[in-house]
Amino acid sequence: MKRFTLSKQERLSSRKEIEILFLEGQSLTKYPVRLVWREAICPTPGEAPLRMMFSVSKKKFPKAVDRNRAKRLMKEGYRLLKPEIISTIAGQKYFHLGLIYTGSELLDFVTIQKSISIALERWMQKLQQETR
RNA sequence: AUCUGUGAUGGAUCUAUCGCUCUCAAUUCAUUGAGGGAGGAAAGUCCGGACAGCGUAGAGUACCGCACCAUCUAACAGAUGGGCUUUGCUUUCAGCAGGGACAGACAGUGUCACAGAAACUAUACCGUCUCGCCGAAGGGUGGGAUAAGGGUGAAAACGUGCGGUAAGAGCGCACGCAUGGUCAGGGUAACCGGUCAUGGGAUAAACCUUGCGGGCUGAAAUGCCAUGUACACUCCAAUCUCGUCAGGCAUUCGUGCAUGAUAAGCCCGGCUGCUCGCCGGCGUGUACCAACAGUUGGAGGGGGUAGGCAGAUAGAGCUAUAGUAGCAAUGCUAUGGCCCAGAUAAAUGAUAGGUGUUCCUGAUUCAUUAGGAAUGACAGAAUCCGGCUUAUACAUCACAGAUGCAC
RNA sequence: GGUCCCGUAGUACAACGGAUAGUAUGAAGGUUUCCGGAACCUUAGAUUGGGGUUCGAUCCCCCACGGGACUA
Repeated sequence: MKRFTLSKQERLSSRKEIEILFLEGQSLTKYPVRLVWREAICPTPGEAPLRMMFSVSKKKFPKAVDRNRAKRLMKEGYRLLKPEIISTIAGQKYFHLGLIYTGSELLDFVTIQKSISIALERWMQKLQQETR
């Protein structure tokens, strides 16, 4: 049975790991989101296969309420799509992911979810090309 | 009745599924069950505290803040009540509704553009009065007195009236205003009232003076923790090389053993920026002492990256009832009840459906029903409280204004 | 989280509490030229918003808004 969880173990929370992610990671953009990823070379035992972080620019959303709203919508969209991604990478590799909201105005949940799913699909295609 | 403005109050709710976070319980250690989970401003950071670190030997000065009085309060630049003053209205010896950074301008200094004679030691422009000279006269000219009138200005040397005078002038008197003194007066006090004296332009949100208050820094403060890696330092063992202060004791003359010092001055740091004064320094310095150092292994051990725990959520706590002090703000007492967010790249969300509310359309029995739409504003805890300020869809209430209708 | 500073024409800067807020550049129009440039002439254009002190505020004080710097 698929589980749509997104607990603390599946989020990226260490300042160091985040810095490395943005320093060394690759990225692609599908409006209004931008996806950053990096393969974790030496994962600690018991770590989740995908670890995620979410970010919204303070410049584009000066009010804290709007930033919270955008993050929550992205989290919800990712949470519902996650099990498919895990089944396709099949537990062989470990990845750190970052989702950044680059749009300048708040959209509704359905469009955000769609663009996240497109971004993730493109990412999977890229990975398959690299492995070949 | 509608609209607008101001103020106050509230700022929908229930169920299901999938999630997030905290607490408790259970255990197969990864899950299950139960319960809690944003605001009136959580915001701005404008004030005041609690709490913590540093300091604690203080004094003076500087700097900053406050400024009618009393009360409330943990405290405040907040609140309540009072005084004085000011604006508007009603139409008067007052009432109602607002506003007031509301100590001091005889302690001193500065500034007061333009206009005006003059902006504070009155250089008298037009005038008024008087004396001398000239002239027949109107008048002219020179000296003196005069701040009542004119004009200027934001402001003109206390105001108005009467007396007085050559003309005038607080020169005198009455009333009023301001300031200062005073009273066995009223009031806790500001202040009010009486009385005496003086008459002094404005400006302290110009410098300043007086009184009162303030040690500095803020939770990213501060205290603590265990593991791994590398390292300053200390001890022990092994190994290798180099070297052996002074006097004393012992001596197998190879050597072994114990002992030996830190003054003044200067510099730096701290106590509030400065001064005095004080404290500290494994700084310098002269002086003194004398044996180590490297490598390897073991033990101890300090600082510190990232991380974790405490600080940090039971309190100036919330709430109900009764009594009680006070005009009120606000306390006090008694008896119950409650535990009410604690995240840390930072939790409170998504979807679906109902109830309620508002709006639109239709129907009629005129306050009900059917269908559709919306459920919105300002806005997200970050150590915690008390205020202030600012933002706020919609609903309700109060007040004010405008328009329309009826009487 | 804390501390501090600034806001003037489109832009960069001035202005002791006192004329109609000034200078440069840019903008618009004109003169000159066959056309353009340069030059010359002319014009428009601003004190972040609100309140207070003052006879009078860009300047002094308070509140708000916007922008920036420092600290860790």
